[in-house]
Amino acid sequence: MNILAKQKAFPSEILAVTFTNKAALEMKERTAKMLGRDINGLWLGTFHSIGVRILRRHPELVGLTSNFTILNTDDQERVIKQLLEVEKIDDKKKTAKIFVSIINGWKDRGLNPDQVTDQYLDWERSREALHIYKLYQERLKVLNAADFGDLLLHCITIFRLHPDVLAQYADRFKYILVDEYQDTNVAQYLWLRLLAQTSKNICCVGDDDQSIYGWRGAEVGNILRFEKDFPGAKVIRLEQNYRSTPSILAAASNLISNNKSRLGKTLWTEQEKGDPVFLKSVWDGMEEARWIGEQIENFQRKGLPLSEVAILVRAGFQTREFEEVFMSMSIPYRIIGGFRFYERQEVRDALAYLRLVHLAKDDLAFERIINLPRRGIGKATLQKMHMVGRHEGLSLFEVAEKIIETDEIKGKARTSLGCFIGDVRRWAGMQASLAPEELMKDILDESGYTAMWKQDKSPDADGRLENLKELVDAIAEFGSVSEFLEHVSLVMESAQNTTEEFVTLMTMHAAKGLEFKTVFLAGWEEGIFPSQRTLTDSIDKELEEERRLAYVALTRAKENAFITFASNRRVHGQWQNNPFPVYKRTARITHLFLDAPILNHRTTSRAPSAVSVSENLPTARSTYCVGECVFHVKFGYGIIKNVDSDRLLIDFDHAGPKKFFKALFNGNDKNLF
DNA sequence: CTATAATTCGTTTTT
DNA sequence: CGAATTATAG
Repeated sequence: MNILAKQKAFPSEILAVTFTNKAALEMKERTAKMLGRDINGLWLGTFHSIGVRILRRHPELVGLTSNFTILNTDDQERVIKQLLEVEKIDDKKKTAKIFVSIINGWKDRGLNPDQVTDQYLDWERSREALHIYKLYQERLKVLNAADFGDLLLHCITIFRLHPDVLAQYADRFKYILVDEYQDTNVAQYLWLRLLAQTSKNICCVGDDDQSIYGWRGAEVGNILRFEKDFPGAKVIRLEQNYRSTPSILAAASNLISNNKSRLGKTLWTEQEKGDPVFLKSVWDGMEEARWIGEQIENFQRKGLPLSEVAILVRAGFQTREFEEVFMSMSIPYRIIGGFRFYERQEVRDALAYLRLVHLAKDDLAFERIINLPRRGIGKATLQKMHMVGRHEGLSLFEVAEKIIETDEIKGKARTSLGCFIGDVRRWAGMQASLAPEELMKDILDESGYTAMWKQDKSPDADGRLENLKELVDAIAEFGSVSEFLEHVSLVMESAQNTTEEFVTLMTMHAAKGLEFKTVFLAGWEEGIFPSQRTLTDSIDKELEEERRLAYVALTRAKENAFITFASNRRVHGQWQNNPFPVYKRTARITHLFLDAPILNHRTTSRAPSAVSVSENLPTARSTYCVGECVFHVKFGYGIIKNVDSDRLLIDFDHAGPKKFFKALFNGNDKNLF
């Protein structure tokens, strides 16, 4: 913004990228407001939206045409599933999902199929996956489609193979600005580096301690290496915090200081000290929810608006107990996350109809709705059509047009397929003369889709009909169907602003970037948070990410933070108990909390005092032998397979191999039992 | 092809 | 424990 204000560059010479649409929108609004003048020509958007913008200008360089469609995860999975079927790879359970995530992982690393070298192929079925990756990319070309990963990967490919095209952009963008740099993946990093190579003016904003998306490809390394990657770059540490009290900052700083991979910074604030972070031990999840509910009522009585209160959990399922309790206590709440609007089944179905009408060749859309509502066209018919389609290079819709002229398909399937084709053609004809929202409404009514949900007597049918209405309203904001579809493929959230007073319930991940006066951090016992997997089969890297998550969560609080943990919790329907004072164990072993004095702790009468029980915590043994048989409360009997300086590898009879921190391992000699 | 029974399996999420 | 997917019978 300063660049513009001082007129160092024209808006068109600046590229500003964010991760989310929300962030992009905010930035746009703030820039416009501060400058109060035209910012047309400024390239500001998400990585993906900028990627599309570039890609739509040179699609032929990667074998697409400019009207290529953008696939979502759903479509991706469907394509892969079909490939697996053709390749006769067993598609039981979740193979398709796994392959999708492998392929996306490679794309996140900026790897085209031919760039996946042996170092990425140490996994058992990785060669199979690579084979599918190749086929998948070919298939996408035929479908004239790109998935999210491609939006960046194709750009990189183009930049590398066509220096003239790269120069067009690299020369143009004199300044590049990146928000939340710690969340960039390798592909995004390469993309940025290519674009910044001429101007060498790149400004990245980020906090290495807030990198919590490593599991989906983000590389903390990018920000840690920034100075090396962009020699001569100036690093400015923003250490003054304007959000939280010193108490909260101290707890957070202390906690994060245990991480090894970080640049390191010293946060400070001018605020008053504030209340200490409050630690609360409870008997079980119900008590946790009730206690938090009571605290919220107290704060409410003191005049704190509910919109300033949030409950943050590690995983989505934890919100359940809160919902039950809050409902009975009449505390209004809202849950952030969960299903996004455009991810809902009914919305996706409706969109598939629209896509098919808009572009009859959209096989993925065709398949999704051909039997919705039921038309008597099932797997067998579809398979037949696929055969023909593949053989003659036709889209499913074209095959359908042909096949009803023959006797390939008989009876109900044939007549209803004929009707369906007629309907789609008719709707396509209406496109030109009807407003897009009218078209959508007519399609839904005439296809029988609306009727299908009206007949459905399940409790959520009403909600689904509501969502369809909302969708129709959303379309009304756009001038044409194609405009709307482009928007939908890049924006998953539908705009909704509630002004009413609600307590916010969400995951810690979803809370990043937000702030509340009072924050409750629930379920901080091992196995829940830090989550089981980061404690067993994982490495320091993941545990450090877990700690960063704790840091993010804690620093959402402006004035008060409460951490709770339960001795007993029902996980997967089974009662699990944490007989030892978990935070204490956590403190000692994973160093989540080292600075006990700034923490205040209380226990309830029902639960044994966390502190007193901690005295009985069996000291971890220091020597373990390979081949020794041990017993673990959760996993049962197992044999020690490997011992190193701080880790144990144990192969459990039933649970399979697991890694443990030696000091953390809560097992005993078999003899003791 | 569809309705029902049986089974499996449980983080985090944006575009 | 419960959703979500898969096998089986109608």
